[in-house]
Order: sequence, then C-alpha cells, then structure tokens
Amino acid sequence: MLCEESHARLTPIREIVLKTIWASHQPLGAYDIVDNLALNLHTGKRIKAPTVYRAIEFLLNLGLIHRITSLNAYIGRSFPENTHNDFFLICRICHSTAECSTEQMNSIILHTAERTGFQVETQVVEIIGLCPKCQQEKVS
Amino acid sequence: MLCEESHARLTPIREIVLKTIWASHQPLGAYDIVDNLALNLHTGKRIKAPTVYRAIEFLLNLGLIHRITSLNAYIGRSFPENTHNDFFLICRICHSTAECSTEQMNSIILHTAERTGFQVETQVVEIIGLCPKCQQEKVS
DNA sequence: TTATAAAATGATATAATATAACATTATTAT
DNA sequence: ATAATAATGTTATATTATATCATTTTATAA
Repeated sequence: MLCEESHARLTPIREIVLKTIWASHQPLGAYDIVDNLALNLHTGKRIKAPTVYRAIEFLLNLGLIHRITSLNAYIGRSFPENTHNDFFLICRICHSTAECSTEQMNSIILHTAERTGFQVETQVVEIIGLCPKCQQEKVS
Repeated sequence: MLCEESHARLTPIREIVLKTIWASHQPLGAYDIVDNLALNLHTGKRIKAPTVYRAIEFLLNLGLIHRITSLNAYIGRSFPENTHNDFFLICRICHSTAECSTEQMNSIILHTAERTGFQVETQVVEIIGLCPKCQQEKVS
C-alpha cells in the first residue's frame, strides 16, 4: 500500500508501466508500452491492452503522467508539484516533447473562460513545431 | 474552380462536407459526417470514410475548419480572417465548443518557444470543463 | 482466521478513429 | 483529342481505446 492519504495502490503492473513511461524520454503510445512490457518482462505472460490502459488511467489520475493528446501518447510528468497546468512543445518530426510551465498562460485562460461563464477543469495546450535539432537537420 | 489564387477546388463532395460541418454547431466526428451524408444525400451512393477524411484534410488545409483534437472531431472556423491561432472552450458534457481568440496567448507561447529555440508551427489549445448550461443542470 | 466485500487483473471481443493501396473517373493543360 | 494531374471509389487494414465478464488478489469485518 502506497500513496497513503489516497487509497491508491501502486501495484507491480502499475509500477512497471510508470517506469516504462519514465524510462522513455519520448511520449509512448499505449501499444508501445504493451510491446515494451512483452520484451522486458519476459515472464511468458503478455500484458494486454486493457490492463495497460487501466494502469495509464490510474497514473493519469494520480498526476504521475500526462497524456499528449496530439500524439495519443503518454509521458512522465516533469513538475508534479505544480498546481497550475503545464504545456508542451512537441516536435513534429522526432516527437521530442518538452514540458513548460507558466502562470501567465493559466491566468489568460481562466480570465477568458470566466468572462463567458465557462468552468475550467483541464487544459490541453500542445504546441507543434520543430525542435532545435530537427530544424538543423532540415537545413544541412 | 474556386478559391482562385490557390489551386483549390471546392468540389461537390468537399462542399457538402463543409456544409455538414457548418450546419452542426457542435464538433462532428468523421463518421458522424459519413452517417449524415448517407441520410441527407439519398442518392443511393454511400460516401465512405476515406473520401470524408480527404475532404476534411482539404478543408483543414484551407483553414475552413478546425480539428478538435480532444474530441477527434471537426468544427467550422469562426474567425477565418485571424492570423494568430485561436483556442477552444469545450464542454465535457454537451461538447459545445466555443472558439476564442486572444493575441496574448500567442505571444506567451511564441515567447516561451523562442527561448528554447523551438519553432512553432501549429497550436492545440483546448480547455475542457463545463459550459454555463451544463453547470446549471448539475446543480438543479 | 475465515468469510465477505472490494479492487485489480486476465481474457476475449469489438468499437471508434484513421490511413494504405490501388482502381477508376473527372478535370485541366498541351 | 490526348496526356497529365487531381479527385474519388473501393477494399482492406492499421491504430487507439473500451465493454464485458471471469478470475484472482487484497483488504475488511465478523
């Protein structure tokens, strides 16, 4: 039993899914995780999609990982302590994903929403483009 | 032949897909459009998924519609004249989607990206929550 | 400590979204 | 008219995600 105050249990499956996501510094798709576990967990048993999706849901709820909507993929959360939401710079080519964090963005969003009476729950802010490395490779 | 300067042709299929999206004031999924055409285009011929996806791609490129990534759905563009990108307030319950437009958001994003050498191409800014109507219905 | 309830996982099937590949038809340019 | 290009038709299939029900594990309470 872990994560005391909540009733959250970090079971072996959930832990290995979390570690797999953390080990990759790129966002991982759910089926990438399935394949990865099949390779690295050579216990004969294959962990199937529903199990992985359940673990992902659990980890998302605990705020240990993020979903990158534009990629249908999941990545470890860099700033778990942040109360405000973060946003992402995602490279269209190599899929490297940087997590950023500004209060300003939040206040703009909350301001705009408030004016229209909209009650904000979650935010998806994903900026697609080219990372420095892939810009270089386009030139050379 | 339409949209003179570009080589864009607004064919009958593309036009009816655009009209279908516009007619709905909610985001429409690709298969919603397929079904809608089957009903309203009672010519016997069913327009299939690939054709609809092609029309969608065309309309996205022309900037006539938006993709709502969080919903895997498509909606007419409210401010086609805007050069900067817009963002969306999306109701988790009824899926009503409001398009908003502020320059500030853009400048924050561009600023942050610039600092890390990231070259911005497109932006996905989708705010999920409750629209005024659905907040009411939760209370009553 | 055993019975019972609750939570997690296994297993199978299938839904929902999207695209690949190739054939055919329509449109434009020569 | 003919060749080249663009658009659409058609079939199949890839990819992402979830529903459903059986089984196992863990926690709780008698």
